[in-house]
Amino acid sequence: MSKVIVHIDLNAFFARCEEIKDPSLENKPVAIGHDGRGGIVSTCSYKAREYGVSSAMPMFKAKQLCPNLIIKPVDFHFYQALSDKFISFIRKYTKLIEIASIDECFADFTDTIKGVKDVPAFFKQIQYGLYKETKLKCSIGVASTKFLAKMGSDYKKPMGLTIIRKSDISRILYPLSIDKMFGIGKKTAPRLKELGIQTIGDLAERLNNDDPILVAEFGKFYSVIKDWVNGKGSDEVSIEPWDPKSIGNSTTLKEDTNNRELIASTFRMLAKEVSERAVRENKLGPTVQIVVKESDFKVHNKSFTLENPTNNADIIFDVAMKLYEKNFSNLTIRLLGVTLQNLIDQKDVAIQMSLFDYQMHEEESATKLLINELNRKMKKKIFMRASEVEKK
DNA sequence: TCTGGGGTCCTAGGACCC
DNA sequence: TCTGGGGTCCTAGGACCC
Repeated sequence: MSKVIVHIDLNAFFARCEEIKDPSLENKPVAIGHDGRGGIVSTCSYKAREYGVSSAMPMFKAKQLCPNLIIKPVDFHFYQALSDKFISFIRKYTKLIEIASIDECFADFTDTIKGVKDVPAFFKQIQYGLYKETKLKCSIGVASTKFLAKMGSDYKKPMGLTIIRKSDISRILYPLSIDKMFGIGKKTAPRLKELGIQTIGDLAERLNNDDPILVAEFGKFYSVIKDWVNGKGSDEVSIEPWDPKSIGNSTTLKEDTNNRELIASTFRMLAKEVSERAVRENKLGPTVQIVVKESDFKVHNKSFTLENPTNNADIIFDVAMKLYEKNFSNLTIRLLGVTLQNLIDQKDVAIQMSLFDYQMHEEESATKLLINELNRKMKKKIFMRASEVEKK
């Protein structure tokens, strides 16, 4: 028995939120995003799209295309509150909900739908119910797998409803351009086109013939994607709450720089933000990663793994700064970022041990602790090398 | 006037262990 | 003095998604 998996996507969500906040914006071209250096369109209203404005477009370009564009900064807290209302509304129908992002979810309606005569009407009713209650517009995809449901919700917007049965796959899915496919992005789509694959149907045919070029191209993803286009694939809706594996913060600087003071103060700010969020989430991480983007947009990462996981702002800052000074101090930089990785729950850390450690070093500064740790690691490495040489 | 910021997952090479 | 292979961890980079 196949399941009834639903994907619900809130249409032009950020823009819709702003229209709900200020109804005078309705039917006007609205874009959400930062209007300044490096600013891009995060989301825009359907009216703005008529001018050619689209997501991820530089704001200056959006303004060129649509001179009367209304630009609003991102109001994340307001959007989150509306997103919560959206999830609460769906929860009236099923508890099996997987929150995929702020504006979309998967839901398992297998039991909910039992005995329902007119399935399309049932989902239309949910769609209009959500609109009545929250003023949010959504598109709904209904299918037997998450992939097909996702493709369904994307098929018709806004306020679309697309039901994809197994027998509909070749009619609905296969004619779509390959770049409409979930999982195929800006890099892979052009490569596939070079291989003569224009549509999802073309891809399905080549996958089903086990084309060795595609086996090499997709690696581990091959069997997953082959299942997807054949109506198989995951139908498991995970109700687990979001559990972050990394917490990061990055910023594009006012102007490109190699000024050490400015870079240090930026790292301090980023480290503080990361630390505060990790503390709020009760998370500790052993690995600190920095990201730098050069003025020519070349991106570099460096990371260092501590012996003890941390969420201390000073330690994060010190590692970040050392990584920067060791690797990138001669670069002209556009963007800086700090990420704490491999997060674990505070409660899972050996509490006794960390308490002991803390008392032992209470009077020492975080910096000292860090330097000690770096030294220990360094000595260990040197010792290991020496013993290797000895062996030989 | 150029091209964000938040994430996840995968790959591939090197170090190291057994 | 010839030269294994399985496994884990760390690191850097890259693709993708919203």
